[in-house]
Amino acid sequence: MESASITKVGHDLKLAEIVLGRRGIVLRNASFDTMIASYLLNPGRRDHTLETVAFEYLKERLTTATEAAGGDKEAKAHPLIEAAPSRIAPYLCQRADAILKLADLLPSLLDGQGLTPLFNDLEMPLVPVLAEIERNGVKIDADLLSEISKELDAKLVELTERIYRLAGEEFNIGSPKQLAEILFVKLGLPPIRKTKTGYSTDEEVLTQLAVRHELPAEILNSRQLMKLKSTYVDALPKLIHPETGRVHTQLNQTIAATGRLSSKDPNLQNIPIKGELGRRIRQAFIAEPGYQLLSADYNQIELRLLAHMSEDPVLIESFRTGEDVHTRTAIQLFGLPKQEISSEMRRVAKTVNFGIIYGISPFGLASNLGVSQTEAKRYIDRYFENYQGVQRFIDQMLETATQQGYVTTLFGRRRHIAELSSRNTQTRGLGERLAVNTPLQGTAADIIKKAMIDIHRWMQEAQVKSRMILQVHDELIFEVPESEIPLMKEKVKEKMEGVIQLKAPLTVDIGVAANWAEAH
DNA sequence: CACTAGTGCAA
DNA sequence: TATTGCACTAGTG
Repeated sequence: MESASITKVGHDLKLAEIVLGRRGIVLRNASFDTMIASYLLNPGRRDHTLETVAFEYLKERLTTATEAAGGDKEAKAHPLIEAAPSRIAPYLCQRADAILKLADLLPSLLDGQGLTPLFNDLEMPLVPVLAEIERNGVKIDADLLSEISKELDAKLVELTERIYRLAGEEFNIGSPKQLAEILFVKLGLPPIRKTKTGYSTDEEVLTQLAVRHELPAEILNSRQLMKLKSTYVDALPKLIHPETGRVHTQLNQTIAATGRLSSKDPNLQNIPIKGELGRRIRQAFIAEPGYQLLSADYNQIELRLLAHMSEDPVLIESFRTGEDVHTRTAIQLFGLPKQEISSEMRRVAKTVNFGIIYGISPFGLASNLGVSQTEAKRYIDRYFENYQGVQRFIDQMLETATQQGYVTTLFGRRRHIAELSSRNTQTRGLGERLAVNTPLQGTAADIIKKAMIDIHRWMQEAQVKSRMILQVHDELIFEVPESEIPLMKEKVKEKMEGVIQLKAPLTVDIGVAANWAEAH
């Protein structure tokens, strides 16, 4: 937190903190307190973020103050404003003042909802851990990315020529509008689906069209290369900090409605992994000489939480014996012994398992599996016959959510679900899926946050040279000196698995390598 | 420069 | 008509 130049400066609350900090005014705790408390009190409600709360408070306060001062709209008499060193500072100081006031107000609100332990023992202790991750940054192999970029350039030139030839004219391949004109008007291909503004040209549509014409297939190839090139290969080197030679993401603690973190500038939580190209991009995330990257990820954490929270005996047993949970589901779904389960059956079972976590519907599963809705419904019915505990869990979540208006995680985090009381069928359906998904995704977020705090605390006590450098929802990544690898492997695994004792125990897989692709 | 739409990357 | 995010390009104002 102390080296402000590369830590959370993107956030204007943090900027206020720096401005005021130079004047010797201690604001840090109050600003984070308030931001996080507002988040815990209003998760998922974008209209009630700290922004809104602070501005509403400010408006009122300024009106009162200016009236008392005889109507001077600038409210320049405030001591914090007078201390301000720049033009932007008055605004920030006013907000800072509102934040300080709110900080007095929020503890009793938190207490009233039983959120004090989550606040004191999880979110606040996490703040310095996140600040340190941001400050540490990640080393990028800019030379490798530059090499990949040149390769992609050459491929794209070739692809583009080919596309223009197949289309019979030149056009902007990146424009869905122009592409639709070519595909559905000029070439007369059947429009599969509409968007708000025209015909859809997304991956699913182009894949269907690919059986009738060569052009859609080449568009898909081109799209993939352009996507990865512009979003990752060319963008990441630009974000390397000139002083540290590393990229320093911002981890936002108060965005996701479920309690997850989010990452931006750059977003290091959506770095490609699939396919040859994705793999090569991950190879550009490297450790310093003498160091290795250590990746530790929770194995099937959300399904394990489903097993624990539903107390479903079949699911729990599956995890306790350490068998492959998707194969187990396939055995249940198809009523066949293990040796007769094909990889196709396992794939179906895996999709069904994911579907359960997201709050399944026959329509959704059907479109995902590419089978009829009737067929999808058979899978779902069959699933619930075999996992009756899961059925009860879902019913219970829906009942609780309807009754209370919110659901909770194992750690007591709340999410209000206004969608459930909507008269709109689709909105209500969304509410039902949120009621099932949020306790699972949110508890997983709670658990890894606790692990981060515990590991960070231990790392300080043990005075290791290893550094925590990234969190990707169910994975932690460390940069570890060669000599500390055995110790870190043991301790990280122990701390992550030891966060909470579940009926389906948490297990952590660890990999070590010179780059992120090999470590994962 | 701010904004939306369409698209697609991750867990 | 499957959950949570962030960010790219095109296009508009």
